[in-house]
Amino acid sequence: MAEGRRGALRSETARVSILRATASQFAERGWEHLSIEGIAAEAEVGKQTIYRWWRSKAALVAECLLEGLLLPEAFLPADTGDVRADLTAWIEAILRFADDPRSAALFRSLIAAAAEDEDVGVRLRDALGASSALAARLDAARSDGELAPGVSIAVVGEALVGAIILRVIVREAAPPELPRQLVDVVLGRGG
Amino acid sequence: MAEGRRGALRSETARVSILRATASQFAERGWEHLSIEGIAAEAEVGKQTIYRWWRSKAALVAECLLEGLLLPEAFLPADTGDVRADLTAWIEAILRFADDPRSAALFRSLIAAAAEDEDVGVRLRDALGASSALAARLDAARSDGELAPGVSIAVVGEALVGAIILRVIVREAAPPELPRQLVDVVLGRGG
Amino acid sequence: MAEGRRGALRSETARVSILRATASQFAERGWEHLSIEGIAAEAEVGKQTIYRWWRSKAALVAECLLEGLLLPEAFLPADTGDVRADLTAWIEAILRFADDPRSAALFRSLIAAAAEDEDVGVRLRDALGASSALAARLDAARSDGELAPGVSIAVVGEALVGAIILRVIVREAAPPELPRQLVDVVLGRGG
Amino acid sequence: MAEGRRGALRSETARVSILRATASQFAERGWEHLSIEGIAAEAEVGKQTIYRWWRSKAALVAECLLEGLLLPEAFLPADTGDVRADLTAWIEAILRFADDPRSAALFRSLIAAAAEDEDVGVRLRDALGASSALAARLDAARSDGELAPGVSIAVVGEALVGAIILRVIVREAAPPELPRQLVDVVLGRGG
DNA sequence: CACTAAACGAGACGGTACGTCGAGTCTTCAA
DNA sequence: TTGAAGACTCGACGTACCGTCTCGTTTAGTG
Repeated sequence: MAEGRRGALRSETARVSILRATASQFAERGWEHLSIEGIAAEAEVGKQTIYRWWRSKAALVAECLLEGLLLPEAFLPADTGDVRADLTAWIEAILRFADDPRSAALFRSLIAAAAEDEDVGVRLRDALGASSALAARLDAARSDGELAPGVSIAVVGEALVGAIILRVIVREAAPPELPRQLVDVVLGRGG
Repeated sequence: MAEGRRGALRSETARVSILRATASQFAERGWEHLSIEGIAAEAEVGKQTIYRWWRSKAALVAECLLEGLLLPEAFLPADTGDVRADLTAWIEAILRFADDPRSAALFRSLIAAAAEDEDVGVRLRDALGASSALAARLDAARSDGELAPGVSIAVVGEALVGAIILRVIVREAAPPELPRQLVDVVLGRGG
Repeated sequence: MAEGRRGALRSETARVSILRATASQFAERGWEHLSIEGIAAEAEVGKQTIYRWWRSKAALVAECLLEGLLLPEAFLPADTGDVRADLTAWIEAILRFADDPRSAALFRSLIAAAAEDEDVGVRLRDALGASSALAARLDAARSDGELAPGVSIAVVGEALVGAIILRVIVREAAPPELPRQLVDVVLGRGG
Repeated sequence: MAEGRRGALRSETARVSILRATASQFAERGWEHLSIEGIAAEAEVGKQTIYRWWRSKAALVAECLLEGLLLPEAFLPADTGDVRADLTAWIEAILRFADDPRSAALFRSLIAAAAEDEDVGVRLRDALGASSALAARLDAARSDGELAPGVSIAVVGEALVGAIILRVIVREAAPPELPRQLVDVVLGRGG
């Protein structure tokens, strides 16, 4: 039982204000100009307190993603029974978010961070719903017979998320018909 | 003409050795740890000579991409008459390249750079053949009736390239059947 | 005759505008921040034209001193027959000049330059009249019997000029009675 | 009291090795080529540690002077009861020091530094004994009736130190009789 | 009157040093 | 023992000048 732990416990206040400061600085300065020093200053915390609990700024960002401090909502596809409509709406939601310059910059920063750190990559994919939620929706679609039996559900998700990420990277504004077209591409033209 | 240009001309030697050094350092250290100082040292060039002609390290990387110093070949899809086979082979080529840890790291670094700089993003997409070459191949496929008439060619390309990029970001090894599956997803299951 | 000189002659325009620019920059920025680049820019001259004719910025300053572009007049002691009065007036003139902050700064810069370059040192001493003019005046004084026969004229001059230079270096404002006191010290208290 | 000081204290080790390196580099390279970078390298210290505690290289030199790291001894005039002999010996000591080319160069560098920075000027004057020690000796002389009552003691000191400085600036070797002559000039020919 | 050759303005080049920012580590003091 | 404050070494930033080296243009003799 509890081998006689002594001294102060980890300060939850510090932890929270560090993550908040990370999110705020990340949004403000982007991944490349994110600095531990700046985070420590904004969080009114010593640098060592950060280094004690996180191994890198990537770890901070990954935890922020996990806590939902960076992406406003967890972009979840709805299930109205109409796959095409649900997917289209889901894509539209993400693209709408990426349309605002500040959000787009944040998004790109996330991609940069993800490209440089595995954890961030996984968290980002999850946050975009590419794994569980989207897969579940597509699975439901297959059960309803709305999806061809041979195609891989995971691959469909990747193609959708990947296409969106590519748009964001290249900074090309998405035309209004893009969501519809994307759905057409991965589900086939039918409908 | 002759708008009265005076003074020594730009040194091609310096330009080339700077780009070479950039490519070498980029491959060796990655985007995040790429430094102008390191490039200048390897190129045996004054830093000012770099700052005189490029506004940032992103510009250097973009020019390297343009000159084909970073991606070994321009990943062009062949045209054997069989779209599915051609696309599958093209995807396989890219994934094979991304399979080697060093190449994968380089690839991720490129994505990070692209996420932080528009020019790099555009050049990267071009280098992956997502624009012209791939579009041309898909166009040919449509003429041959191998492609459903409604789907957008550009969007198909984006879905493919995006899916690959996502794999690389997340560091998930691609199973051998992935290329086939991706083609199935975007072209439909038929055959 | 002459060994067949060919090509354009040295441009007097360039020479003059370089020296003028040197004097202006020297007064404005001081010895330490004087730069060949700045001089070339102000003189609207290529750097090479400077390096062709002067070996260093010290040489430029020395030539400026020689041409009287830095010290407004060549502080010459008058000869009214009264050595004490003449020397006092001469010291007062120099101290008055050094009283203005800009002149004092210029003076200090000259001392710095002189300490770092022999030529500048010699020219500066000459410009202060420490050699010929002052010596001549003291010589006259000795002939008139106003100076003790044993003391070295050169040494008297050095003591006077040295004391003034020291004041300027240390930035101590000279009290009004200083000139008189200095004369007392080197000529003895008598009258 | 205890005004709540937190964080590590200033490292005395660093302070000392920086001053030592400053003195060594100053002697080796002179004032003009003295560089913060060089000092930091020799002291094995980060540049920031220098900038944190000193505002300029002049401040470093001033502190070196204060700590006696630049001028080997504090050139103090002795008091044997014979002013002329004491002053002559004191001047000889300084001139002997300035006779060695390396010392002379160091001396000139000090003058250059003093001309460009007030603090260095004051410290240099003090180090030469021109203020307290010399004044005390002259004061004693006056009490003994060896000094004319009217002359200013401070001015005598300035004349002596100034004359020496001038010699050094102009790089004129001092003849053996100079100390004697200087004393004659400021104390009168008597004796 | 061409032809050479020097001097000129402009400015690119390889470098050194600047003064600043931030990284990650270590030390001191308070709670 | 944690946490704030902050000093430490180190690496890189982007800028200013250094002194050298092309460039084309202008200016003088020389053949």
